[in-house]
Amino acid sequence: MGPYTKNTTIPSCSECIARGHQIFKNLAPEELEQVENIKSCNNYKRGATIYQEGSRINGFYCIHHGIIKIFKTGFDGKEQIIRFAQSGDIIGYRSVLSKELACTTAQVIEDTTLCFIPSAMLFDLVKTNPEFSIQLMQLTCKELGEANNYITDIAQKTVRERLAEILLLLKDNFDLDENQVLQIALTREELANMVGTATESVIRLLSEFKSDGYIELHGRKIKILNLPGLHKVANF
Amino acid sequence: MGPYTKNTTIPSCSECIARGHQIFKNLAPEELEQVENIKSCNNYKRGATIYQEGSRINGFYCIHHGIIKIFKTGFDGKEQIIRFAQSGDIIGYRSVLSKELACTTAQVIEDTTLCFIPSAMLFDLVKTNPEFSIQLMQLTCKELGEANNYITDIAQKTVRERLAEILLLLKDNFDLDENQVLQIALTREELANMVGTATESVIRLLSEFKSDGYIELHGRKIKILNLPGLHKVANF
DNA sequence: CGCTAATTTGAGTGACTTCAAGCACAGTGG
DNA sequence: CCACTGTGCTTGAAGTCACTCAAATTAGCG
Repeated sequence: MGPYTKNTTIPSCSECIARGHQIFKNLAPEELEQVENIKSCNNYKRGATIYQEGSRINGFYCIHHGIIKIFKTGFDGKEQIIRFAQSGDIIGYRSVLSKELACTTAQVIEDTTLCFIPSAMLFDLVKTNPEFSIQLMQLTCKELGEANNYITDIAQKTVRERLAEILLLLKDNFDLDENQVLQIALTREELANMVGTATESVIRLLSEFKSDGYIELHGRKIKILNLPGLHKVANF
Repeated sequence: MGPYTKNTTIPSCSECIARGHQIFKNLAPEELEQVENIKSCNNYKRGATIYQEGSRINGFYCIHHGIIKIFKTGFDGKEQIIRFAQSGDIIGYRSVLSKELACTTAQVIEDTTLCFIPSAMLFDLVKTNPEFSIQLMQLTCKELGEANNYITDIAQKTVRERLAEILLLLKDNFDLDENQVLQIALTREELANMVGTATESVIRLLSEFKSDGYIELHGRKIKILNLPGLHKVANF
């Protein structure tokens, strides 16, 4: 199967076990069926761009499987990663709701299957299902709270503290395998774009963490050895 | 009238000309009357705290008149100002919607009159008025978009650029008087807590901007002399 | 009361330190 | 072989500390 091919077997929402699926889990069966009927579904390979900053998008995406990074591009072309999204998360809904152009770019980190749901469906659901509205608001509010935390961290913490914190955050969102290895593989540059620093700084600090016995490095795989230690470094 | 006194003349929502009042402007007359009946109203002096990070709030506030700063407190006690709110803005609704503890503190910058509306009313409106829901979501999404911009700026721009940008941002939100003077007076420390830097750095940079002819300083009043110049410094 | 004296608060400066960015270059591995 | 990783070195931006000065508040006291 080539890249970007239309998915031949469209995953069914009702059987989609993507963890959480916070947003759709309280829909009535007939509402879910509506979503099923109107949605489309595609596969994307690492590096593929789902939507780009400044473009108009006429719907939002629900991640069936995979990992996506959401980032803004700074004035000098440097990426600032805002968040990662994975199985069960929705992306692009901010632009739909606010009817603005996308203010971020979404790009695939790990091969992904996405369902696309047109704007009209979202507004329909908001208008007819107050429970759905509230859940959507709570999602937005959660993101807003996280963004506020992030602002405070970047403004006040050192790069060292922030890197430790990001590692912990990644651990919480993507878990560790049985060997304590982070289940998301990022390049040093992606880590840097998340922390808001230079790639070299990340490299140096990672090997510092390694020699301090907090982590172990095997290429892009990061094994966490000393969780409390990292917590301390991060000032949590 | 002493400080913090209960307001004897509760301002009427229907006659409240607070600019925008984005959230309430599309309510039906009977809905507005419900809000009127259930709300309470208080006056606060500069320095008064409306609600504190970590506290539970059982309603949200609508600013009838005044200016409020919303900030988080970093691990070493340093404030990080997230945003300012003024006449017509609502604050505290994030915690209400997400049913979490307040993640920020709200403090009065300029003497303020606030209306307090209990949580239940907010949820009632969301459940019965889809138009209101959508507007509330759009407000949250707008804030989220601004937060994302802010993250990128703090992570990538220099203190100098950020200070210039903040001045422009304040100009857009609070306007200038007929003499081009910013209509919000902040201490150097508050500016620093907004930019995410040390007070001394703000002082130094402000006098740099002054000697470069961009601004004029008269205590806390800042007069803007060269708007395009500031835009250039801010990399806009 | 009313008028200094004392204290506090914010603005501003200078000297010093440090963190982290930038550049150049050398491995390395898919 | 090219993108990614890693290292050494240099430089600069910005934080910290220590202090002065002015204005504003509060206290003290005849």
